[in-house]
Amino acid sequence: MKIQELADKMGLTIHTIRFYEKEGLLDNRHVRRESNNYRNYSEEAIERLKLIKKFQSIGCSLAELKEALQDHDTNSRTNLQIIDWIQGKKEEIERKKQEYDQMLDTLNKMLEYRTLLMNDPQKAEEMLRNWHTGSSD
Amino acid sequence: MKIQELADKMGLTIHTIRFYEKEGLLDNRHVRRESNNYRNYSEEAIERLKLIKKFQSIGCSLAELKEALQDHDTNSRTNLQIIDWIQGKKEEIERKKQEYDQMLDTLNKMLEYRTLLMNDPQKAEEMLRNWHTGSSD
DNA sequence: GCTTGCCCTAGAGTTCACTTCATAGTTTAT
DNA sequence: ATAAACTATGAAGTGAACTCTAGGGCAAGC
Repeated sequence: MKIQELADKMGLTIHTIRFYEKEGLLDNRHVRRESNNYRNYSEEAIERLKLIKKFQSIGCSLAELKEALQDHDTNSRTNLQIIDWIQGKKEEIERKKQEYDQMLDTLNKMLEYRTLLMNDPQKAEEMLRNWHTGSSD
Repeated sequence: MKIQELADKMGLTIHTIRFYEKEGLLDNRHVRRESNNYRNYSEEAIERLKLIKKFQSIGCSLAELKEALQDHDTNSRTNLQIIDWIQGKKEEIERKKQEYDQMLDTLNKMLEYRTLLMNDPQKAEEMLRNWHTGSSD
């Protein structure tokens, strides 16, 4: 299979696929060269790219991905280590979610204030005063 | 107040402050030049940086920030427009949270599978088969 | 008057995950 | 035979928000 065909199948551009190869995410199980130097992809390449997409979908950077794929290839991690890794990832994402929650808190307070400002400017003033005591701005 | 003092007060680096100025986030209400060309910051600069931080804390890019600050300076938006904007921001953040939720879903499934693999490999096999039907990988 | 430690500028470097470009060889269709 | 469409390479560009460097000018203490 040539590069454009693979790209179409996977919903990627040929540039991205070559980029992944350069980054060491694909090896000779996935790509070989024809006599004219064109890349020829095996079926395994499809599985590989699916795996790459899966790792990306759980928030992995390409650097992490590379490591994970190497471990995957060499079977070099125990189930327990993998479980640990998953839990670490989960915590990482929980933290990011919490950051967003804080943003939402702030936005909700702003919204409350602005709404009050339309309906009852006096109470809005009060709210502003209470808000000032104990936080920034 | 000189730049290092302001940086210390605000928990920023002098580079960041100069960068903000270059980006048009600070103007002559906040910085003036001394005879030796050193920047001299007013108290308003502190408020300005606090405001910048607040906008950042609710997930604004510097580009958005710039716009928001201009509106803030010129008082050019009605309360209703601001409420709309806040709601838009909220939706944006909710969407990002949902992406993280999807990641967590996937991670939880992986975790479940890996845990089962330790305790009951046969059931884990089953799970894998069921998982395959209806999704990728 | 010398060192240390601020301050200035313009511009380059960083990270990430691509994307685009310039240039050139190969294959396919007409 | 020639044009269109594909392939290859290495290198540069993108965007966001800084961060750092080089090369220089002031300032304060001894």
